[in-house]
Amino acid sequence: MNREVRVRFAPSPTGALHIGGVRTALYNYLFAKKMGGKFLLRIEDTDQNRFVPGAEDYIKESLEWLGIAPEESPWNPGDCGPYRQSERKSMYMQYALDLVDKGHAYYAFDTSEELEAMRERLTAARVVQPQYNSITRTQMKNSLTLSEDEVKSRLESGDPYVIRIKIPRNEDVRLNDMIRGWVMVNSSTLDDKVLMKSDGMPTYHLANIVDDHLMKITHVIRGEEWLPSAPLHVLLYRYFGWEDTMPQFAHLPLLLKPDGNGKLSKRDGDKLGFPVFPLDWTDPFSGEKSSGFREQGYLPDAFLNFLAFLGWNPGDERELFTLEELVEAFTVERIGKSGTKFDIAKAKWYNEQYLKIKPTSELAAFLIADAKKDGVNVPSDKIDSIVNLVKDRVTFPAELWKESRFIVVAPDSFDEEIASKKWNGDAVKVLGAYAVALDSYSGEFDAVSAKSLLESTAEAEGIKLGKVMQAVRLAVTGSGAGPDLMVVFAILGSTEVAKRIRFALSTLTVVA
RNA sequence: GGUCGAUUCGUCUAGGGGUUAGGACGUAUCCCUUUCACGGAUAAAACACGGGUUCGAUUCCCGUAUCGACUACCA
Repeated sequence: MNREVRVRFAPSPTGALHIGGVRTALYNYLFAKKMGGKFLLRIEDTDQNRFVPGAEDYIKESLEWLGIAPEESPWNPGDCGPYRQSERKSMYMQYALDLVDKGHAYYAFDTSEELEAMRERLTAARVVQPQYNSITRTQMKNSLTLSEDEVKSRLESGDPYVIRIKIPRNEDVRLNDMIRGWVMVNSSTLDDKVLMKSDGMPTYHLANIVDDHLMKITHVIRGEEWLPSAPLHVLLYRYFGWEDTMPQFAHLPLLLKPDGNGKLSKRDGDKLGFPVFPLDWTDPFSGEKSSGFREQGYLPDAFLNFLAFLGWNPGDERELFTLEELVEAFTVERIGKSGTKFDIAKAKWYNEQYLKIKPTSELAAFLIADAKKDGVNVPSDKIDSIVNLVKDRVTFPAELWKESRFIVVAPDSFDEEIASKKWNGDAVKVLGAYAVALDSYSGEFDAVSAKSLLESTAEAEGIKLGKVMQAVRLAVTGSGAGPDLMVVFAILGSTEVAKRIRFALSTLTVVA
């Protein structure tokens, strides 16, 4: 049977999309493209209590920012809509009822108090795993224990009920995970999970299976947290009679905290000072703000590249991949099995790499925008040379302006520590002479000529240039470190350099 | 506790019965640079442990340990 590959990303709109979710989306996208199939998105909003306004838009915007937008989604529906489970509500009950008819599911009328009491009773009786299962269901209020008449009358009188799956007592359930191989679980460890909630909504498990089937999903690529319930899902496919089109499963390793142990959480990002979300997010209820990779200055292709390598590698030593190259190289087989600790240093490194290869014009846009925010206009004839001068020095685009501001805006103060150490008589002498030499200089003023003029000036004063070089830098830039000074001079032009030197000369005083 | 899963440098990982166990990030040192960064080079740094199987195990098997996920009318 040759079906078109269809994979889905199925997030819940319960807040900002976590970076682990983004990676899951990415792997789904890569797999779909690689296989010439389709990548779709389904919103799993069956829990009305956890719905967060704005979360869906956030998901959409995140994927679009990264260039991995789904081909079918709530906002761009295909033939398998709707793409929000809340809008598919009316579809689920018939499937649950089908299972009841087949004897694979049953009505349960237990109240939450009764369930709680049952668990307490079992715990008291030292039952290791208190759960609603083949043994305990015989003592609860459900259509297996109640008379047919009572069930009927309860149903008719509108008694709240759920529909639970009837897990067999002792049956081995096996599934062949694409990443982990055969996983076998005995049904005795599973419980009679709720399929339909009393509010008429399906639980994840039911909705997931029904929708994946209806949406013709061929491969389920999701986080490892779903592995324990995968056998339940296999059982559902079997009971529905859909085993022949059951998707293949691939359970992705989890993203872990960089320090210590555990799943990466929002808290970790705050604590360690890096984002765990793709975009900035403000919780609509608490007003709490979380920062995103995009706003921190991560480039989408760098972030994508970084993310792809969190748990996957191409098997050779290449590390820089465009989205297209990732698609080309991607295989599920090369996804790792073990949890991956999140390392922000690597993300920064990727960003630097991408910044280096970005066209000057794109980088210039960042520089111009940031300068503008600063109330400064960068002369257009100097932009390219400024960008080229500083782009190898920065991790984030915002640093472009920080690193080069001094070129456009003459310093009005000077690094005191450097001044106290380097501003001496020799420096003053050389600088004074250089300013004069600059006044009468008439050739092309580039880095080479700026340097040779400076060298000859120092020589004429009988002073070794190396001794005063940092003072020269200080005079013109206000600081003791920065990009190649002679290139800076060339960008500035001889007049401006002379002007700045004179300002420094009149401002700084020589300390013994 | 139970079920399932995982375990190679600090981190991401390659590898796989016989290797000087490879790369990258990070770290350190050196070179380049009359600064800082970039770049280049070098270095330190790993097969969780114990049993098997085998001529030989980091690699295969079994245990143990550790870590993780799950154990809701959440997904």
